[in-house]
Amino acid sequence: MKSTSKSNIVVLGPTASGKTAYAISLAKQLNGAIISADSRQVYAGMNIGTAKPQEAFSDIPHSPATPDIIYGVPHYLLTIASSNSSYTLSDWLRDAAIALEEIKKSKKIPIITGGTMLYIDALVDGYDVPNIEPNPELRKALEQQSPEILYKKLQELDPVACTFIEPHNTRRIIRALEVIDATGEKFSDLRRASASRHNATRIGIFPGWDSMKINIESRSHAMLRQGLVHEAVALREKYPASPLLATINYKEALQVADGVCAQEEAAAKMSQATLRYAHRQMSWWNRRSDIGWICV
RNA sequence: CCGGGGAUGGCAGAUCGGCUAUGCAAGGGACUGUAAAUCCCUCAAGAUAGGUUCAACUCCUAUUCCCCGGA
Repeated sequence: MKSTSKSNIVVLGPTASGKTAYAISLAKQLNGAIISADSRQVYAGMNIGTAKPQEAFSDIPHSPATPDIIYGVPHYLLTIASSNSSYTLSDWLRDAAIALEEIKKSKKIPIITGGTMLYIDALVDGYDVPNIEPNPELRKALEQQSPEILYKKLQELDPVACTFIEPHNTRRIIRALEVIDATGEKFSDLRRASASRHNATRIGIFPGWDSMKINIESRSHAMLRQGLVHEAVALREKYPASPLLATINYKEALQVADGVCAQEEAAAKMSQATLRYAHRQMSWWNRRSDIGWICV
């Protein structure tokens, strides 16, 4: 081993902060390869609305072992899932491991870049996430019940889980019940950390709220100009029931398609929703003291 | 001009003579399993001027503005 540092590099930051451009320039300097940690850019057919780099636009998913080459830098985990599948954290962790392996083989330095907070932490801090497939029938049945009843049920089956799941957060309660149902084990027992913790240098990109707002607004308009409405409609035609249709930008674009609101109004709504999302992202990272923030 | 209806937080929109919902937005927060998801907390109103009343956003009068119908 001639490499002394095993530290991974993470470039994180809110959407539209300019982190991708930063990561690319960093990769060029260091002979790096990028692993995208983005829960929406993984999907084929979701291109314009996810602000995916154009080079990775496609309606057909490819292997997680195959990078897209963007400005000469390999990017892994873009456009690797079909938009009718439910691609979750555990899928992403599996694919990230594949990508890391490929990068190691190519003797490049991995740079993990993205805005999906949970994905980054799960990978870097080594969360152990068993792959338990969603059970649509069980979910449907549980969704009929009131939050109170669901919470009570969880309290009976796994009281410890109730300490970290809020009483009205039915989505998380249902997921916990689903995992208990599938494994016969307590949800709270399954969330132990795995041994595969990575060291990482975390670089945070944040240009300040004023430029964030400007970036986001011009990006919203640009997306509509590039044909976001068309893309959203195509996605809906293919998968009318997909939860992905509720994704920021797609939701608003579909309203334009349905004549519920005009383009201009949709652009404003998109910007608003995106800005809110950026706030949530920052709120997640605010509690960490190990991020070196830089303003670009 | 006449008749009728209305004016509630940044927006939408209920209710009520004594405590004014709720949704969205805004601000803050949680988050190890759908995460661009989901959840929690906070802020914030009654066109204007009088009057009735122990008490008025709610009742009465006038003014201003808006909507509908008729000339």
